[in-house]
Amino acid sequence: MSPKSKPSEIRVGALSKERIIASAIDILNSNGESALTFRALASRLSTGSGAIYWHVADKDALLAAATETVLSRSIAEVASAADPAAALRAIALSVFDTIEAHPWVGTQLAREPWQPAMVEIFERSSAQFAALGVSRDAIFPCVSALAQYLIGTAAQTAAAARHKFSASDRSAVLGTIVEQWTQRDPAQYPFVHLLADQVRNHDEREVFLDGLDMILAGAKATL
Amino acid sequence: MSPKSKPSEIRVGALSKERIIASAIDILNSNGESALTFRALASRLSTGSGAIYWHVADKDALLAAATETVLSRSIAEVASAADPAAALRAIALSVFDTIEAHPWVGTQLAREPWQPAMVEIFERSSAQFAALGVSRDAIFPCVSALAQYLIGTAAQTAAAARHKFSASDRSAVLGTIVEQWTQRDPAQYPFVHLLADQVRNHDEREVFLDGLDMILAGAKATL
DNA sequence: GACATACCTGGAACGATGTTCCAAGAGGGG
DNA sequence: CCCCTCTTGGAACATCGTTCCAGGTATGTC
Repeated sequence: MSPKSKPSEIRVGALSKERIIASAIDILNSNGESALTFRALASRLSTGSGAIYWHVADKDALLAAATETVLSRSIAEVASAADPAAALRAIALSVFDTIEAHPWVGTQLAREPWQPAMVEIFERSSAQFAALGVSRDAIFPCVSALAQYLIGTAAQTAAAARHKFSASDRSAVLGTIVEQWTQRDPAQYPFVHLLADQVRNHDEREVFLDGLDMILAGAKATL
Repeated sequence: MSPKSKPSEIRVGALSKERIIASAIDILNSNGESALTFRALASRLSTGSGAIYWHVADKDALLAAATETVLSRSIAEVASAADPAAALRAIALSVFDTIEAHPWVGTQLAREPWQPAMVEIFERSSAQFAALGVSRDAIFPCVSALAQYLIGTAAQTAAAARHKFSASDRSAVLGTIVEQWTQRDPAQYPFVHLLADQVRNHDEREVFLDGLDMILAGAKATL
C-alpha cells in the first residue's frame, strides 16, 4: 500500500508515483503500448518490479494514472470560446489531437471509458450544451452521444497506430484494408467500391469534425 | 497452414475451423473474454493447443473469426424497412443488441474496428444514407460518423460487462462510478452532480437511440 | 495388401508477462 | 547504539500465446 503521509520528505533519487508515471508515459510515447512492461519500467528506473508495486496497485492503475495525466493536462489547456458550439468543437478536438499524438490514450479510453479524465470532459461538455440552450433533460443524451463518438474515434485512432508499427506508413495501412474490402463482389458491395478512394485518402481530422457537427446539429434539433 | 482443398471429406470427430470457432464462441459467451485461452479451448475440444494452431493462425484470427460469425449473422437478419432512417436505426440496433448479448464482440470491435463484418455495416449503411438523399461526397462522412458512434458504444458496453463480472449488478457498477464522480466539489462540477441520477438510471438502449437520431438529424442537415 | 506420402493431432517446451513474496537496506527517534 | 517503520530489489510463481516435433491417420499407388 502507498504511504499514508509523506514521512519526512523526498530522498533525491527516491521512487515516487509521479516519477513512475512519468517514466511510463515516456515508454508509451516512444515505444508504444506493448513496450510498457514492469520489467522495462523497473530497468528504466534502475529498480525492481516489486518496488513499483509499492507505489502503484497494478498495471491498470498505472495506465489509468498515465491517461489521466496526459488527458486532463490537454483538456485544461482548451481555450474558452464565445460560441458554445465552438467550445464543444475545441473540447473534442483537444481529445482528438491528444489521442493522435498519444495513441495509447485511445486504447485506454476505449477499454476503460469511465476514466477520471472523462469526468472533466463530461462536465465541460454539459456546460456547453446547456449554454447552447439544450433543456435539462436533454443534456445527458447529448453528452452521452458526444462521449461515445469520442470513444469510438479513440478506439479507431489507437487501432490505426498499432497497425502502423508493422506497416509504418498510414497509406500502407489503409491501402491494405481497402484492398481487402474491394476484393469483394462489386455487384454486392457497390458502395464499398464507390467510396474506396475516400476511405483511402480522407483527412481523419476533417471527417472527425464533420461527424462532430452532425451530432451538434442533432443536439440543436432537440432544443 | 490450413488445408488447400478438402482432401476427401470429414472424419466425424475431426477438428475443423468451424468447430473451433463455435467452441470459442461458447466459451466467450458463457465465461467471458478472459476464459478464452488456447488451453481451455483445447481441453474443451479434447485435443492439444498445437492442433488448434493448424487450423487458426493465432488468437487474433480466432477472435476476428468469432466476431465475424456472430456479427454478420445478426446483420443478415435485419429486416428491411420502408423508411431509410428506420433502416439505419434497424442496422444500428442490430449491432447494439448483439454487443449487449455478447459483450466480447464489443471489445473486439473496439480493438480492431476494420473487422470484415464492418464492411457489411459500411455497405448497408451507405445504401441507406444514399436513399436518404445524402450526396455522393457526403456519404462517407456520414457512415464514418455512424461507425465511430457504434464503435464507441461497443467499447462502453463491453467495459460495463467486464465490470459486471466483479460487481455482478448493473446498478452496483454504475453506482460505484457515480459515487466517485460525485465525490468531487459540487461547485467545480455542477453538471456532474446535476446529471448524476440520469447517469445512474438511464436506459442505455434509449440513450443509444437518442444519439443515433442526432447523427441522422445531422446527416439530413447536410443534404 | 503393403508402402510412401501428405495431412493432422497431442502435448511438451520456450519465452514473456503480471504479480507476489520476502530478505535486506535506509533513515530517524529513543 | 538499537529498534522500528518505510522502502527497495530481485527471485520465484502462475499463466499466457506460441513453437516444435514425434507420432498417428488416412489416402493414393503399385
